[in-house]
Amino acid sequence: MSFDEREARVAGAGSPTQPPSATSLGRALRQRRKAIGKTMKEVAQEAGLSEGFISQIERGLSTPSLISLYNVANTLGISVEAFLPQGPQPAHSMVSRASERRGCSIDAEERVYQILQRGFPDARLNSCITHMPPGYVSELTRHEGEDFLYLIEGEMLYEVGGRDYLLKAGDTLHFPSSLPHRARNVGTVEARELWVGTTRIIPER
Amino acid sequence: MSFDEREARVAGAGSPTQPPSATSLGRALRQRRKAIGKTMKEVAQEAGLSEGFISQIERGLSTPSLISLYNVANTLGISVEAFLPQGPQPAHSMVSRASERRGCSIDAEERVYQILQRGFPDARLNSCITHMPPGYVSELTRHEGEDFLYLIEGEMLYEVGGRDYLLKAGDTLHFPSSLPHRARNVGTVEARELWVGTTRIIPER
DNA sequence: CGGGACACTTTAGTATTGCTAAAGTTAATT
DNA sequence: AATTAACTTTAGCAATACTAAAGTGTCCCG
Repeated sequence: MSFDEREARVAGAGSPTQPPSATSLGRALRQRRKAIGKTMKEVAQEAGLSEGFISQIERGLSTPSLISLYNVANTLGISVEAFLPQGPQPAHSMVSRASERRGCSIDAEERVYQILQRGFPDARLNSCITHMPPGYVSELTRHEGEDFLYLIEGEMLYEVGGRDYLLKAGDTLHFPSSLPHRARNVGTVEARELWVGTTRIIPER
Repeated sequence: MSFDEREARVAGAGSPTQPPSATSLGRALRQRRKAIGKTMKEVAQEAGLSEGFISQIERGLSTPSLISLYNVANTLGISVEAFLPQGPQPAHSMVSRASERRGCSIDAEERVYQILQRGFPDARLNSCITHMPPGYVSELTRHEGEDFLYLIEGEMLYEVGGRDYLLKAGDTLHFPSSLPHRARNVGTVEARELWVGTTRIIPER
């Protein structure tokens, strides 16, 4: 029984979200690898696998074992979770659905903002999810209000008021926007940051 | 080469976080299964595997394939990611490190708050990460200010101003705290929510 | 006490597949 | 034309994911 056949069987059994397929997994891996500009050989060596096998995986001809996937994911600076798809959902105001957000391309060269519409008129809080490619450096800014950051994924160096804060996924940072601040993606991964702030000024675009 | 032997090899090759081991994976799965009170037979049937195999997995004698793990994880209402351990990190003020937060036990019966200390005096933003077990229902409250929620993990039903909003991981919700609101973990997983708000009142405890 | 019923473990065995080594493509440089 | 680099393909084997079925221990019921 192939990976994909088995998938069909399982889907019929009523699994909550759509299971990963060999092809979708491979595509995601390749996309990711391209995004960070690595070669198969590099990935293969770092993950302790053969080049040919990486090729097979990416083309959906083979599926890596759990550890191998884990190692490959690490090499790509991404979590295994990233390859296991989420199902779609219905919409409603006030809510911003992860699955419905647009403006995000995984191998974007520049940062991508996903502004979360304010939940209601006269709101004082603003929020935005920003995707930043490895190497990305923002301008140094200062303004009124407060900034709260939650790093969803990646590794970022924030320079705030002359000090450096290295954040990893799940870390948060909170500071007065009046301090000059700048963000820098020092990881090898695209970073995703959730920003919540009191500043009305929503950046360009 | 066994799963664990391979692990040793890989760790030596400089992988960023410690890779999962067959035994730790099994332990996690069993813990989870016990936590939601399912039997091996049930899990096996729902995941389309044999009872004996589940036993083997949980005892670290065998490792499931990716799809199988995925299916088992779904059956247990948890994400695959939950079984892949994270590494520790250094600290600094203004920052709240995911790895250093305390007050969190994975099979807690009640919700657990991780209040993120305000980054600086006179801050207007407050934040908190809340862990809520499946079935958890909060009290209905209303107060001054604004609430912003980002659902890190799980599936929650928020009742705000008489309407229901079903959120999944990655979704956000933004509303005026003056509307009566209540949270309900309708998933089978422990849910983790990031809250950012202007309300000073940080809940009990 | 015998005998289910239940939750889990163990064993033995097979079909699958994860993975490698090596040769083959294709295309860009020089 | 020769070299290099990035990737694909093939052939093949050892490892293992998985099953069916029998085995253990424990609780419960008459």
